[in-house]
Amino acid sequence: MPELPEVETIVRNLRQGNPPAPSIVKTIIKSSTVFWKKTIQNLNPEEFNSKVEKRLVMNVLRRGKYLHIPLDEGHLIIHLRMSGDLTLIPKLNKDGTPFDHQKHDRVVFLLEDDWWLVFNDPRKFGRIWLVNNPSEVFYNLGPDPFDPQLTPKCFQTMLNQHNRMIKPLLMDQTFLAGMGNIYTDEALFNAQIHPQRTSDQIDYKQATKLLESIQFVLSEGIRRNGASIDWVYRGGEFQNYFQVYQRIGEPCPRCGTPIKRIVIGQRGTHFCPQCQPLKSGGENEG
DNA sequence: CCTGAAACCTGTCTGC
DNA sequence: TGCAGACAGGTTTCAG
Repeated sequence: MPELPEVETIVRNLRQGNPPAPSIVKTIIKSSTVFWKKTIQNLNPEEFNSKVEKRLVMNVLRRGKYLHIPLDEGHLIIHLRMSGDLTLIPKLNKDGTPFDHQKHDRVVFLLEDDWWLVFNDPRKFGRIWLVNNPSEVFYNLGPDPFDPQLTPKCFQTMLNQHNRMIKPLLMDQTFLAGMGNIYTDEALFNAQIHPQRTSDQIDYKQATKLLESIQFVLSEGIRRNGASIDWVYRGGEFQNYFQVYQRIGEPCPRCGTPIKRIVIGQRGTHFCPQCQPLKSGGENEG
């Protein structure tokens, strides 16, 4: 589930509260339980539990696709990877019985106001760190797509410094932090750039359009509370506004040509072969 | 430096 | 119905 807009949605809900769930800011973590050891990336579960116990949540932030929860001592950092989710569940069910943890709950935190902060993750790819300095996890990340320092000229220079296919480059978190498979396909469609175009041939005009498209699709994703697809539904609506992602064979919203799917870097890739030419001006193969 | 494949995992869907 | 295979919002590591 998690690209930048989905993580941003979760972060906002936890920081501001999402009625009836409260904000977790200024709440004390009473205890934690680890059901899947490997979810904790940098400590063993005993160390993790003892360091988290009685800590005060100071804020809920995002860096790229990471959730960043500063505590009064240390920083909790969470990456949801493919199937992770972070939700608040009341300690008691409506009938007064205690909430039972679910099959895919990997780590749970009991908060002082009797809510569970639950990290649920069917595929077990998600990871949690407890570190003294967030840079221990973030040191390698590229800029945020909304960073005001990231000007079109700067973006073009970054692109031209590499000789790579544009799609995998945009998804490289050391290049740009936050883009995933869905929003990359959508942004490249919006900018009318073929996903296999090489980054060193992107000119200023295209770089400008691409950066605008990235910011546009991410903003739209956030505005719709992210995308909810497959069996994990979290209230997001952006899946109803996809232009190309998972629309194989459907007419391109711009020109009507059937949307095509190819595989790039082991990822399904969706684009319009007419609007996103590989060579300038022409029809092209995938 | 760049690309592709495999690994880490579970669940769903499709086709035979 | 059963079963094999493809596929899924991500990242890391390794081979060529």
